[in-house]
Amino acid sequence: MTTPKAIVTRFAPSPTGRLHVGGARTALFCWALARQANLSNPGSGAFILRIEDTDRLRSSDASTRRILDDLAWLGITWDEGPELRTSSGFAGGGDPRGVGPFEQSARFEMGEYDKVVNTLLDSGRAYHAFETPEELAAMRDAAMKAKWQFRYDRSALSIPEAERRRRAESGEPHVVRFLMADEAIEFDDEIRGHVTIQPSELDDFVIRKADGWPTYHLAVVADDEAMGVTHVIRGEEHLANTPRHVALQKALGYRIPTFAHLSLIFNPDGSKMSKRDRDKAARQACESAGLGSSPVEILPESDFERWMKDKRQALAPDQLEAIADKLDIELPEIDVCDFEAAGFLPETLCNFLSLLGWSPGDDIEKFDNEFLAQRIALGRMVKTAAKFDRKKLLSFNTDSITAMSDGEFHRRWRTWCELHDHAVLKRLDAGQVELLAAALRPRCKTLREAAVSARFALVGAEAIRFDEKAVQKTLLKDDGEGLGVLRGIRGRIEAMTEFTCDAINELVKAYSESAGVGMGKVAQPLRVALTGSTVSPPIDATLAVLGKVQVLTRIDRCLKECAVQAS
RNA sequence: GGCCCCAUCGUCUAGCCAGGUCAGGACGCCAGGUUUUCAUCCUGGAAACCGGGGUUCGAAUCCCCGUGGGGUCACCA
Repeated sequence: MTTPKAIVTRFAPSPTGRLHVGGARTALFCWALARQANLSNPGSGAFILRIEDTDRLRSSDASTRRILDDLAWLGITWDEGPELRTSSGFAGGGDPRGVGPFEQSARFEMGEYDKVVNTLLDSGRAYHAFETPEELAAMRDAAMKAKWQFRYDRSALSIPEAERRRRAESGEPHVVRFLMADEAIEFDDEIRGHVTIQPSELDDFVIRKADGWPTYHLAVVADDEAMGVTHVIRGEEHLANTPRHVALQKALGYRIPTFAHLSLIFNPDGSKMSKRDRDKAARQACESAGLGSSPVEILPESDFERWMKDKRQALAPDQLEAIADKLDIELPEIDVCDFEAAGFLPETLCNFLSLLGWSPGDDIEKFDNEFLAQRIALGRMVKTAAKFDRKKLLSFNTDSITAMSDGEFHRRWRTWCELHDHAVLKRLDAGQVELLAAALRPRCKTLREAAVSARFALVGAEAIRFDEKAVQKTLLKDDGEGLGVLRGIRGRIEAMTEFTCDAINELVKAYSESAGVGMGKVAQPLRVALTGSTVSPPIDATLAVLGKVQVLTRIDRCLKECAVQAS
């Protein structure tokens, strides 16, 4: 063991799903606080990642791995915890102080939690209880009907201790409950201040389940002690649990860590951000589209019906994506991976998340994680819940992309396309992708948007569908003025020897000057001819990425289509 | 419902702790302008101290009450 650390924080997700943005923010703040200690005194801080998998039904290794990946993507490195090395050079985890293991299931196998439970049992601060979940539920119901506050009535204590032990040891199903002392629990929260809970509010909660596994409360307290955690930073939903933890810590003679409960993150409408929101959005889209049957193959008819009727039903992520694609809607982003898939940059998400519940106080809003580490202070945390404003996030992302070099954007966009949009890399060669990246970067808000804007270049000429309004406005209007431009410039394009952006730009400029019209009068007809719509990257890049042959083919096809339409 | 937490522009927030500012910034919105489409960008504008009592010469700031919002009441975490 090395010398004790001044600041030891931990992020302790339960591996039952993906990393939620709220969890990401907690992890970020925990990381920043440990990092800050290391900045002023190297080696004095540690950020631990711990996997709380005591729920045997819902936990999975796949989920653990995905949470690790999501943290890695955000650039949040952990000093101690499960090891992770990724191809992009990310490295986190390890156990330099020898305080592991970092999965509660592993610590359970070592019998560590039983040791703690036994200590409590032996000191008379815990006892075996034999009520079944059904019996407890019935008691709870009865209390509810009588408008009573339910508290476990300690009826197990009426059984003599020796008999309790004997029954438990003989294998009779039982739980272990913590014997709450009859005294108020007080603790200081760095964000909320001093909190006092009266003994009448706490009952003898379960610390070991019938399956022998510790409950969250016991595991947290045992682990935090074993790992030397000094600062417990977590969401406000845990505030009500804290008195239980403090009571346990006092009974066990453990140090009481510093607590800091972060305010919650909400949807714009004030509801809690939840995975269900994605189902809700998809369901609403199906309803407003008047769908009577499943719109996608991967969702069986019977499942669709049940899902539409029952608001509690949730579809698989790929089923939701398919529906969203089909109905052309955007699903709300909830988990970190949703934002990644939507084309947001990790540093932007971190920046934005930092601002939910914290600010440096001097009107600085754009900063990186290092700045956060330098400036973070628990005393500056905001107490009020924050609503998640996607518009502001989008604005931040746009600014990040705008400020990025073409080279950096190109690299990041390629990486994103490899994961989410294979067509871009399959249909275009390296030079075309680089050219498009440079053209798209100044005008896209997300990596995904760049991929969408690139679609015109991913299909053959025959697949171009001409937008009727666009054709009317830029080609047919004023006796086919636009068509005239197309016919006029076609020959000049064909005669080009060098098909670069510069050369194309020169040509368009020269043509518009010679015709005595603005650039728009030339560029727009070309746009519509080449892409079918009035929107595309700058006209030089639009032509350059398609190549001369494709450009001529598309112009010819457009001319033909319009001739058919006119006759 | 009990208990606990919270309350500044539509949103994120600064200011509060150590009362005196035209209550500041950002996103969004509105109006102009730049631009070969789109997206940017530039200029300007509207926009807040939840209500009521106190304390004080003076309250966004300190205290109390009310109202509103949230969290939590599991052999989930």
